[in-house]
Amino acid sequence: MNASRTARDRARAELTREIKDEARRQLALGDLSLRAVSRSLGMVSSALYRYFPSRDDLLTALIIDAYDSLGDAVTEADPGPDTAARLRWHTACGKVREWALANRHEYALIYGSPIPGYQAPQDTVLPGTRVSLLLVGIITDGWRTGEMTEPHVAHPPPPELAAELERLAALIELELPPSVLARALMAWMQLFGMVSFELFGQLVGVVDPSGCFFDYTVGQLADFVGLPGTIGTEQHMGDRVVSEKRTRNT
Amino acid sequence: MNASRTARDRARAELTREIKDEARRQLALGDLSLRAVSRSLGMVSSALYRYFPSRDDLLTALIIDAYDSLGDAVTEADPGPDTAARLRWHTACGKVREWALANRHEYALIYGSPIPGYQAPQDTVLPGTRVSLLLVGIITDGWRTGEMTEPHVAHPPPPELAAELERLAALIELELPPSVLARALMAWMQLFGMVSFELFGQLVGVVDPSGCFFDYTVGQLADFVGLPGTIGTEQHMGDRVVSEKRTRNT
DNA sequence: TGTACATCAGTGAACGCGCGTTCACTGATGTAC
DNA sequence: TGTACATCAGTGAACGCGCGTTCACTGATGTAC
Repeated sequence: MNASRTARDRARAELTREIKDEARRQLALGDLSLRAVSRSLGMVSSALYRYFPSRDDLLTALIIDAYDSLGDAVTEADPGPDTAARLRWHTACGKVREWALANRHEYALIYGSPIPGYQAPQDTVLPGTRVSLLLVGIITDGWRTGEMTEPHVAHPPPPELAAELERLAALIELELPPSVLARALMAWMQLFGMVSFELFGQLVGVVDPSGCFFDYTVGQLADFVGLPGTIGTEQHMGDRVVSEKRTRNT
Repeated sequence: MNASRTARDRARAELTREIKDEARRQLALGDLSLRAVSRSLGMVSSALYRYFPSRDDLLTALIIDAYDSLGDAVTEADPGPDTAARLRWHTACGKVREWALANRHEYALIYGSPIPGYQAPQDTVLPGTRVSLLLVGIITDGWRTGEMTEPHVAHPPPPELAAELERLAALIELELPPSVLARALMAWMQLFGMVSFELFGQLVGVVDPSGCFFDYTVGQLADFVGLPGTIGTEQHMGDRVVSEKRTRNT
């Protein structure tokens, strides 16, 4: 009646974990190879088939794990709805980047180019939404508590897009006006676009190391979606404008 | 004394092109394999080594070609500095997406996850900067001609980042104040982040098909960096606000 | 214009390696009575 | 508590396939005199 009853069950769970761990290590060195994994674990390659029916299934497990690992990291770091949304936003974005830098290959697995010949099954979809929902949720919380005001939007979404966004808002059960949801989605893409650019080497020689730029962008995104305030190293308009002009004319 | 003198030279040029074309086709089906390429061309696999000293060199050639193909597409579509910067921006962004959708695997080759075991040589760097420089150039042109005004920036870049941005501006010889350059870089990342998300399947079930959202975002980016105006389907603030509120309460 | 030599493209065999997956099997662990 | 049977983990050999790269070679194309 135990959670993991027999010795067999426990051994199985442990080995499954060891296989995935080793597979993650292999992934970092290049392609994922079942034979290489089994070799590292000191088993014969066919033994792996007691644990995963095929290479693709192992891949799927790794993908789900990666989504969950990222989801856990960000969720655990989130101070929750009692904290100012802007601070939560900064925390969450920072965690996403931190996790990505610490787990480059797992990040590539879930946010990189699709793997040729591999079709992700349905099971990966739900875990894949966790971080994104959390991020949008933070913005929604800011909106709901009223600490956030609808940002000044020079061009509101055209009717067609607005309708699509309303559908999406209903689907994920978040009450955000189209113009704000649109900006939330943009912020979401910007965040991952930036992380991907950094990890995939597109920022070398541009803004690299990019921590400073990253933090600044996250703040700009907070402004953009309408999360008010100023946190940490962010400076408010004022004397900076002067010094900026000064350096400009040097 | 011709450009391509002997028959041998012409044959060589043509076959080099055919090899690359076939390699591009192979790439779309999965991994790039020299043997598969040579098979398709009806040659023996070792014959390829007369044209490319190794698989990696062929890859490099494909990468450079991809950058150039994208660069050409966007450059050719650009109406040039006499046209309003906002329109140029829309055109360029639209072309980037269009090219990416039409050349998914080549896009993945240059903006996707790094290829395990492959190190891009120096030759790929310059072609890789073309689109990005064009995009930032459009913004700079808007800035220089004065049609653009420094956008309202609640939080200017902190000194450390501002200094980094000044260095970058000097490096690419563009005169943009740090706060604007920062936003230009963000817009750049947003653009490619969005295209990558669409191509890599992250938008399925969110905003997909995403043409509508894409166009809207490009407009928002134009506003964000400070390119003034309204083009095409963009609507200005006004009656839309009312109708948006209406649909919201339905 | 013709000959001698050098250059180069393409061949075919081989090297040495990798991979995912299947299958009949042995022997240990678990279960029902 | 002990025995009979079922379940399952891991083995080892094999199938059938792929790959990049090398090397000595033939025969065609180009070049210099």
